[in-house]
Amino acid sequence: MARRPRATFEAAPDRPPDQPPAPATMPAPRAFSSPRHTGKGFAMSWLSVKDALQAAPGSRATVKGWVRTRRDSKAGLSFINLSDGSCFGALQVVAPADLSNYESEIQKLTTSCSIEADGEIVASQGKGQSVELKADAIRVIGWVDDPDTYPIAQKRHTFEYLREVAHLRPRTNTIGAVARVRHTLAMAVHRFFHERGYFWIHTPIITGSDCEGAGQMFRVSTLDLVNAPRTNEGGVDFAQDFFGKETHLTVSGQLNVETYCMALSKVYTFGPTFRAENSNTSRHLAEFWMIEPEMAFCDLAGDADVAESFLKYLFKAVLEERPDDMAFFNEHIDKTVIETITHLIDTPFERMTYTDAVARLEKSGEKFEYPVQWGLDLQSEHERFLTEKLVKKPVILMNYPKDIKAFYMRQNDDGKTVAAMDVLAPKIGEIIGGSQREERLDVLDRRLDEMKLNKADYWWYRDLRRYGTAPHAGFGLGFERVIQFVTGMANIRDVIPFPRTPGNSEF
RNA sequence: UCCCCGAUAGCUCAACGGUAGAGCGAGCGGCUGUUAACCGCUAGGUUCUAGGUUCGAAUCCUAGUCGGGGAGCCA
Repeated sequence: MARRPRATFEAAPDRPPDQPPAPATMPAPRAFSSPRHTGKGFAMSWLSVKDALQAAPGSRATVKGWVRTRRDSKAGLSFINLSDGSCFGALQVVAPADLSNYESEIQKLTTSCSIEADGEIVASQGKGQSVELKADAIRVIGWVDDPDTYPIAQKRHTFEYLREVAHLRPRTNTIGAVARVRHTLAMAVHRFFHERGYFWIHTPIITGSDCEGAGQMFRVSTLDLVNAPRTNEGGVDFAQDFFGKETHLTVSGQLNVETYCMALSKVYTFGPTFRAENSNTSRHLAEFWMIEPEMAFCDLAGDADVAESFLKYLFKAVLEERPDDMAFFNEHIDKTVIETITHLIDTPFERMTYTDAVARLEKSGEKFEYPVQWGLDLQSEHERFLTEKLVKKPVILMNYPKDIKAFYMRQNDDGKTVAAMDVLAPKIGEIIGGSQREERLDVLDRRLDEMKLNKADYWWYRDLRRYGTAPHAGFGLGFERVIQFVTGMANIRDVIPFPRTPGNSEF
């Protein structure tokens, strides 16, 4: 996998590569000076914990952050573990008893007080850290006004409990690590596609087509729920609604992104997606982020190749860029995550037709609760057995019976199957679902008729097949499921900052 | 939405029809270049909600709410 070329912006590491160069008159941000306004935004002039931990002993520094723990020593000093979220680790700030506010403030610091500290980076005398900050001034920015009721105590909490204090949970080791990994993966998603000439298309969040397939939708309306306008037939008159018709939150950007695919060739969506299903599982959210690439002049085999290299790129990025957080997940969440994803990076994914998968499941002799039979969709237990026991790695299943798949999937020559694929991963099951799309208008129309869908509703989608149609393919990837897989986090509600699930929209 | 399990101190749990407890956290004190610190003391409860059974309910019954595991739906 080609790494991002770095030479172009090494000269200015503080500045993202896509921003214009700073004017020569503007001084480059320097650490160790006091905050100032530059007219170009607030300059971050203190040192992040991340940088402080790598700083050379002897340098002066100011750090800011939140107290993780405080330990007093009668030898005349206190140890403050300070975290600012810039990395997994915390900086040990050593506060000598001769600080003017030592007794009045330092000894009263509790978990999650915010402070700033000036001092010198020194080699640590103790074990557990190589450098620490020997403070000569510590200012308390924000107290914890009642430590007894502060919800995140200095102890282990269950994730279920932490969800009830979602506004404070990012201060914990685990949720902080998840947030950094989530960011790294998001950046890697854009980088992967950008490097390969894909364009990010902002497909709409609000959709007027109720024909997106895939499940229950949330209604978007400004109508008065109590006194909704009525049609002559007694139904709600959506002609008087904001958009003049029924609208919902999108369940997929695919249909819309296909239009840009038929112009820009390689495109993708990455944004929030909404499903109003009453799903109560560790793998479902009502609001989640989905990535949907779409490639013109591409068939199912090409689609599968992109899916595989995409996943491997993401795994590699997270191992390279977040070794601190990944070490934590591997130690405390799932002792196999690093081994698992390292292995996957080098292992070709298994490719198997649906028909072969059914045959192998039948031959396995395994007793399943639900029957395995050609024509029926595979159950979770079947998928898990396939990927966890039978082949022990991700499996790309292809060419499913047409009756269990969506109308837009391309019909194969056998007349029985469509060019669909699912990427199944150990532990979390289906991580990607995709297909080659039906580009032949007559075949598409026949499918719409068979499935009793109204052709008129799909007029613009059908137009793509009338005006310069081309074979194309794509897939959808649940972003949170990738984060789950990479971190080993068992519940999808703990890998998104504010989970939306049935009955839960607090925060 | 369906099946199973659960809800007791700030948190994690015990008490299984007869006076509601522990560990951790918190407060105070002691000790210590400490680091999941250690030792002592203290505070902290309308046992999820609403009904019911019983002389007596945290405990048994019914309904609801919320959480977990599994299933369906899917990403």
